[in-house]
Amino acid sequence: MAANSQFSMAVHVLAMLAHSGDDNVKSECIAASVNTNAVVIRRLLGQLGQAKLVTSQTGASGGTRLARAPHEISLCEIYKAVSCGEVFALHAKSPSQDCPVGRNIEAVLCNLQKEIDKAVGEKLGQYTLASVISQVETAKA
Amino acid sequence: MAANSQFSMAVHVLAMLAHSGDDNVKSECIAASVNTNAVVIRRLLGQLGQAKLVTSQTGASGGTRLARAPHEISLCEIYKAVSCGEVFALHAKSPSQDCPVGRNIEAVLCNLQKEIDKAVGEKLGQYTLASVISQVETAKA
DNA sequence: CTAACTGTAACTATACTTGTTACAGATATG
DNA sequence: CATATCTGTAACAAGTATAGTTACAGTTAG
Repeated sequence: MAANSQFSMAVHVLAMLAHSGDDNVKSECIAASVNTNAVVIRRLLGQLGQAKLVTSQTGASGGTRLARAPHEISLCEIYKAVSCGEVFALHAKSPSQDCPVGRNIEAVLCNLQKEIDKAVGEKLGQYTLASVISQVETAKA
Repeated sequence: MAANSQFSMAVHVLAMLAHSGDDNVKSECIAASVNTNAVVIRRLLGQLGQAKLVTSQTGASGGTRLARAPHEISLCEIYKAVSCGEVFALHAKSPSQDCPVGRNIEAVLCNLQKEIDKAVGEKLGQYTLASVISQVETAKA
């Protein structure tokens, strides 16, 4: 299990929170739906909390709720919050600087990487948590 | 070193091959520029060969060359050839089917994944190996 | 005060990428 | 034809990221 599924989990979690309105939801409850451990969920909620997407309460009858309305949360924000990293990685080791191609390829790839990330961000920005929920609802029918 | 840098390496390798025109290039030579082991390069060339982007010759004075002109090779093809996988992964374990959200979220995320991959493919499709080379050349100046 | 939560550290398991060695098979060249 | 020079590929080690799990400190409602 090495593939990064944090974004998928995050969307799932936030959709559940949206479903529960203003009620605090416990990490155990979310974990049951996502089918994983509560600590994994709390780790994820920590990242979403830092991104100001959710707020949590400690203590008895504590839990987590959305910090904003679903239509004010874009999928792009979620993606950035869990920092899934880049679509592709640059060279692990620097290429040979003695080679005319190796010397310059990194800069070109770096620019390309930025463009791709931007394209992904823009595509994700077309959707909000609210639109995800409405898709979940219509699928149910 | 777990991040997938195969796409970066592939573009680098193909740019080198383009630089060498119709001459066979040895894996050792490419490996020196990419700063890695020749076997790693041969593995990569194997994938690029299956995608019909390069042709290789075994035996003495063998090596690899481009199968097509650089302007006929889009970055999207390269991306697909090295199968970098998806931008984000779906759930590792299936969500709980007892939860109204969990039951339907997978399909929604799957569609989203396809859309993102399509957006990435389209963006990459705007570039060819030739355009990468021209960027490398101008950076050199 | 106590029970019920979150937050977080620490450790393990798993899996993926890369690096490396080794060797079989193909082929140009003398 | 013999040989040196390549590719193709298997097999294994090493490094690293994600995820699962246990444990426990800190917070808060009742």
